[in-house]
Amino acid sequence: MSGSDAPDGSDVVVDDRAIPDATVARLPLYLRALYELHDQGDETVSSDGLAQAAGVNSAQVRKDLSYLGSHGVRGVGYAVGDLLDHIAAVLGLNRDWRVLLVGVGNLGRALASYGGFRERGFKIAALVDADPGKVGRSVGDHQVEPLEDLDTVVAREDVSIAVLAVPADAAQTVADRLVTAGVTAILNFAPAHLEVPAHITVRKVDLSTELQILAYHERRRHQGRTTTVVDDG
Amino acid sequence: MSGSDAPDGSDVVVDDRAIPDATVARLPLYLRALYELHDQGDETVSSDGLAQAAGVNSAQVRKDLSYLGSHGVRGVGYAVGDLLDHIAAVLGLNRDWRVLLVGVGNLGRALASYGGFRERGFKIAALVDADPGKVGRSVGDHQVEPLEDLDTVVAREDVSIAVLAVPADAAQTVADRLVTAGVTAILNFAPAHLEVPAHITVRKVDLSTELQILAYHERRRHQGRTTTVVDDG
DNA sequence: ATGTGTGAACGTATTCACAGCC
DNA sequence: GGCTGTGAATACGTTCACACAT
Repeated sequence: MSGSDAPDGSDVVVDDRAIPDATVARLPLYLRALYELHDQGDETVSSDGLAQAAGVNSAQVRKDLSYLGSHGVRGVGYAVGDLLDHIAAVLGLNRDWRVLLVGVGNLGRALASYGGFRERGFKIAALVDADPGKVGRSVGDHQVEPLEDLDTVVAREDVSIAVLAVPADAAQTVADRLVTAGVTAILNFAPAHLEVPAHITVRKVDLSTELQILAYHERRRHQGRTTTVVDDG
Repeated sequence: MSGSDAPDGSDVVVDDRAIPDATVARLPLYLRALYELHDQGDETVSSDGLAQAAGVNSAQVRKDLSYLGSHGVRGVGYAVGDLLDHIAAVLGLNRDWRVLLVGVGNLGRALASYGGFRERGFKIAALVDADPGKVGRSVGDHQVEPLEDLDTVVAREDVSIAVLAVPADAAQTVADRLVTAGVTAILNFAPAHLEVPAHITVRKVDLSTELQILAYHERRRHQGRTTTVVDDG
């Protein structure tokens, strides 16, 4: 078991539970920074060093790491290797994750061959597409299977995470099928809102949305007197 | 198009200034939902209808829209067409944006041919890559140009937005060059933190990070007694 | 001396709840 | 009656600042 700590002798098992979402979203950044520090031979790092590498505030780093029940050393910093292992464990990265990819259009194929996934322990287990013209094609080291076989594929490959790269108008339908097939986490690249049961985790990556946000800032920057009158007369 | 509005004949100049970031990030969602409603012939929508379509709370919708100084009609709702124009104007989407894409690897090529960009007014103006083997290739309707010509290309195409799809270890260097070339907004797909001057807007899309966040939730869901002890002694 | 861990202060975002208008 | 617009209440996230450990 873990820690002997517990000021008053209560049972503290790996402080699971209750890591704020905002912190969870930053853990991968810390992890990345720690791998870099590790590769360049650093054995310890201060909250400030880690903060700089990750592009955040040092108080943020300390607070975030405190949620992990992590033990830095006062006056010294954090042990890079230990912290790295710890964060990886919290994120569930001490195992491989097999991922189902649905939709092998341009984006889907790019994702299938994206090295960053495998590198971080995410392996594409199978590829599925609704288009009969695409079924049977080889992408990476897999053949595309028909969408109809979704349940079979999910069961066979025992995946719980799916990446959804289908057109917006198909997204909800496919998501429903994924859920009934037993998938519990979806990374959605389709520009559409997904309605899913409460116990399913969805993250969305919306490429156009991001550009639109940039456009907003550009518009404001350069608007000078490019009068942004909506139209009106 | 839309509105005679301005209840009292004042110049409605788009209430610029002071739209919270969180709201700006949701405007594209509303816009998308409004296009759908528009396409299916709806002329008005209530905050609740829009909320459902966008997957948020109706109070959120009203508060967000109130920042735009928008005029809904009590007891009725919002005029779909007008609201759509208004949000598009606020986001600066009443013009086309020419975008420079740096890095034509798998992801870069997928982005270059991603229809969702053009559809929303973002046109790839030029493609650039550091690899001489890729320079000269045709991707979409452009030829890849050498990274050395970055300044020339940025000036020639008059772009202010760049999409960065290069390997992590090249990201900072390329970002620096983009900034000196005059780019003021960067959409970063490289898994690396970018340090840029304060007046530059950066948004990042980190694919692996998203999967890692999903993994965290999966780990917690299924951990049962897969004891998540980090190691300890 | 140095740098963590954390309460307290602050700031931002979301949700409630209702007055006001159609 | 129905639905917006918004102050007030709440929840969440970030930063400060300092006691405490090494």
